[in-house]
Parts: sequence; structure tokens; C-alpha cells
Amino acid sequence: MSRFERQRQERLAQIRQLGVEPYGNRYDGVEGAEDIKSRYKDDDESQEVVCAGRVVLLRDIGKLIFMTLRDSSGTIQIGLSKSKLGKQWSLAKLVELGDIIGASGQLGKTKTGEITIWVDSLRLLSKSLLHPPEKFHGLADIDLRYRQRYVDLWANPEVMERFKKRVAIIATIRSFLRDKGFIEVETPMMQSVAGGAAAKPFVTHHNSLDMDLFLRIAPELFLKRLLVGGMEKVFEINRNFRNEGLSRQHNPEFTMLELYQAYADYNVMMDLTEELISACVEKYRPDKQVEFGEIKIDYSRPWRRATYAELLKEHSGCVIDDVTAIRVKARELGIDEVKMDDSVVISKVFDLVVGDNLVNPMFVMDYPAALCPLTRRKKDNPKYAERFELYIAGMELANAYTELNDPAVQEENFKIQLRGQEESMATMDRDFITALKYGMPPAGGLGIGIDRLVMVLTGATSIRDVVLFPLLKPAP
RNA sequence: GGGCGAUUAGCUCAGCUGGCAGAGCAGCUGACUCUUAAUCAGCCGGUCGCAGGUUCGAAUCCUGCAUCGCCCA
Repeated sequence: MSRFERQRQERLAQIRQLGVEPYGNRYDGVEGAEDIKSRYKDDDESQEVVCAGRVVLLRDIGKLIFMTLRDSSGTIQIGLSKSKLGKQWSLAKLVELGDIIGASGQLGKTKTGEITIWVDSLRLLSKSLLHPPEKFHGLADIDLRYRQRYVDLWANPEVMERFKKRVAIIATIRSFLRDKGFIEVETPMMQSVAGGAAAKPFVTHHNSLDMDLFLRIAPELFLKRLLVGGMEKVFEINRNFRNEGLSRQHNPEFTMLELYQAYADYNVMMDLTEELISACVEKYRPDKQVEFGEIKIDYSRPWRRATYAELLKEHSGCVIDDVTAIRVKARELGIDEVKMDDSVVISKVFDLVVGDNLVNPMFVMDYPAALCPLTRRKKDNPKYAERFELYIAGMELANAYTELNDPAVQEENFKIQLRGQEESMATMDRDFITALKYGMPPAGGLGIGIDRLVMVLTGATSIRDVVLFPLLKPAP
């Protein structure tokens, strides 16, 4: 135990000696700090208010103490004077930084004009036994901030603001989709076949059935079953799990919006995507500009739409059908392409040459069909699939396509995809094929990475700054 | 997995080519009824990440390890 902790334990004992319980109970009538401040009217010092929060600043000037309390809305100053508090003065003198207190009193202003609650009754709601981080710099150690988010949230106010914004963005998306007639569903997180994307799943085990289950890598195949079932506009916002490395754009569990609309196609999805994200921009970034690290994202509409082949030509000079030239380019970029399939080489070159450079929102359309096993091919050119990805700030924000609803083609694509994979992974979702055989309406489908969306709307360059508790190695 | 960087007081950080371990904040004591990162005076606080090595002498140089971060795969 550090000496600070011992000192706080002693303080705790002193408080108990005063007959005060240091861990309070229900405290009624509390209003948000910012609400209280906005209620203040000049020359009216008659309002009685109640607030509660953590003591984040403390200025003791003898017989008068000023404290700054922080709650989820912001901060407010309270003033405690010996003359006004009477018997509670000795308790006031024992309050330390980090304690959670409640206070009621008259709303007024100081001589210097700061709105202040002149406290007539004080309540200790929770004694803090660990000293808080340094008051000016807050908690700066990056690793500690993620590990002790419960400290980060009040020590660094902008963190609270960002997470409140995340909540609000998700609420905006839900109401936008409900207004358009989509219904929200929940599909299995634990699946016996992990399908709907190309990624390594996490494995878990069901004891009484004695069978392995996979945490889902995507909800896609279940949401499409719902299209077969007759739900025509359906969406899910929930977690996906992918067993891959961590980076500033990847957390093993991440939140994804997936939606499906019967009788639509990828062009409808493109309009919907632009409209949906723009609704969020309107609400949280009315000037349509977001600083993102070194770069600035401009959300002004309309967003450019270009085909995969056009962009490849534009940024690399290579024609997409000229595989030899693309392989030369790949080697220039340091890609070890010898054993790779043509389609894989093209996609690696594309990611490096094009993807990273797309700062403003850009729809990349018509991917090589080999990369899109769940997608309908273009009628006039079956080498390409009716799929687009939305890029913002060099990241893939959204992925959408005209859904493949021909069971025979789907089964064939699955077989090709499974070829060469390890035995344990190579499981065909036969039930999904059966569902398609009953008939799935033609449909457009869309996925949006919610964490990344929050990043590009709030200017956070690491996914860890928009996930409350990002995955970390256990503390040493 | 590779490269670069970091690790010093509870927190935020200085510490140059090797020579007695430093500051601010926090804490403790005292003063102060209008402070705003309050101020003023005094005091306390260290296994310099760990383990070796070089040296008369290592926070500093070398090697290895650990943890974290950034970049790359």
C-alpha cells in the first residue's frame, strides 16, 4: 500500500469518527451540472439546487473552500463556507480530490462571475481511497488509459464527450433506419459454421452438447435467411469477432451494422449509405469537415463513385486485365506475389496504391468477381461483381452488394472458396443453401463498421479511442 | 515476426559528452471567506523497469530480458 493510500485510509477513519458514513446511499433531486448552470438567471439568487459528482479540483482558502465537481454532463463549482455549513464544516475540510459528494444550496455567482452553488448541506457519497491522476495533464499513459477507462473517463473530459457522441451516432442510425421501415433483429453470436466473411473465427465449446462453436465473424448468412423468411427490410447492429491481430483499425471484437433490403440492389445501397452517413454528419459535423490526424476529411456531397478498374488505372497506371503488368507493379511495391492467385495480387496492389489514398468519401464499385463469393455478378460483364466499398480516410467504412440469390451459383462459389483451406475450416453452410433453394428475394445488402464510422466522425485515429474497453493483454 | 522509441517520486516530466537523484502537480504542517491548474512559507516522498557487463565511479555506455507505444508484415 502506498503512503497515499494509507493517508486516505486514515482520512476515512477520521470521517467515521465524525459519525459520517463515507459510502452514502440514495441522494434525491440531483440535476446535471450543465443543466444547473444554464438555469442561472442574473440577479436571482433564490434557486435551491442539488448536484452530485466527483471532486476534480479543490481550492481551500481557509474558512472558504471552492470545489469543482464533475458529473456526466460537465462541471460546476461549489462554494463551502464555514459560516454557512456550521456543523458540517469539519466534514468539508476532510473532503479530498477524487471523492464523490452531493451538495445542495443556493445557485449564485462569485465576485468574478462564475456560477457557483453556495452549499448549505453536504453529503459524502463515496470516499476515494486512491489518489487521482495529476489534475492538469490528466491520465496520459496510453496503456493505463485503456486499462483504467473508469479513470480516463473523468480525468480526461474529451474522452467522455467522444463516447457520448458514439452513443448518439448509433441512436441516429437506428432512428434513421426505423423511419425507413427497417426492423432490427438479433441473430446468433455463436454459430456452428462461421460464415459470411473471410476471417479466422474464435472457437468456443458447448459442454452439454459437446460441440465446438464459433463466435460469429458476420451475421450475413442469418440475416439473409430472414429475407427468405419474409422480413423485407431488416438490420442488426451488433458485435462481430475476428481472430486477427490488433492495430489502430482493428479490434478483435467490433461493432457492425448490417442491413438487407428486398428488391433492391447495390445502387440503392449506395444511395442509402450516402444518406445515412450524411445524416450523422449533418447532426454532429454540420460544417462537413473533420480533422483526422494529419488529414482533413471533406464530407460535402455528392460523393465520388468510381469503378475498381478505373481507380486502379488512375493510381497505378495498370489496366486491370493486364495481370503481367500488375504483377510487376506488385513486385515494385515489395509484395511477394509469386504464389498468389491473380485476384489476390490485384487486391493487394489496389489496397496499397488506391485504398490508402482515398481520404474523402469515395464509393469503389464493381470488384473482381473472384473476391466476392456472395455477390451477384454484373449482367453485362460477369468478371465483375455488383459490389461497392465506401472508403473514408483510407479505411474501408462500408461494404455492400447485390446479393446472390441463385442457390446453384452460391453452392459453387462456396466450394471454390473452401478449396485449399484447412479441414477444420472447410465447412459448407448447407442449411444456407437450403434456405436459398426455397427462394430468397433479390436484395441489396450493406455493412458499415460502426467503430470506424465513429472514428471518422470524431477524428479519433485509433479504434481504441472509440471502444470503451479495447482488448489488451492482461496486466503484467 | 521486423524496425524505431519509451520505462526516473502517486501523477506529468527534466536529467547533455559517465561524477552527490531533480522540477511541477499531488501529499503533510502552517497562513488565508471570492478561488479558477488559487497563492505564500516549510516539509515528506526514489530498488532510476529487471538481470548481467564495462568502469575508480553507471539513471547515463554495452548485452540480454520484460512491459508499453508508433510504424511495417
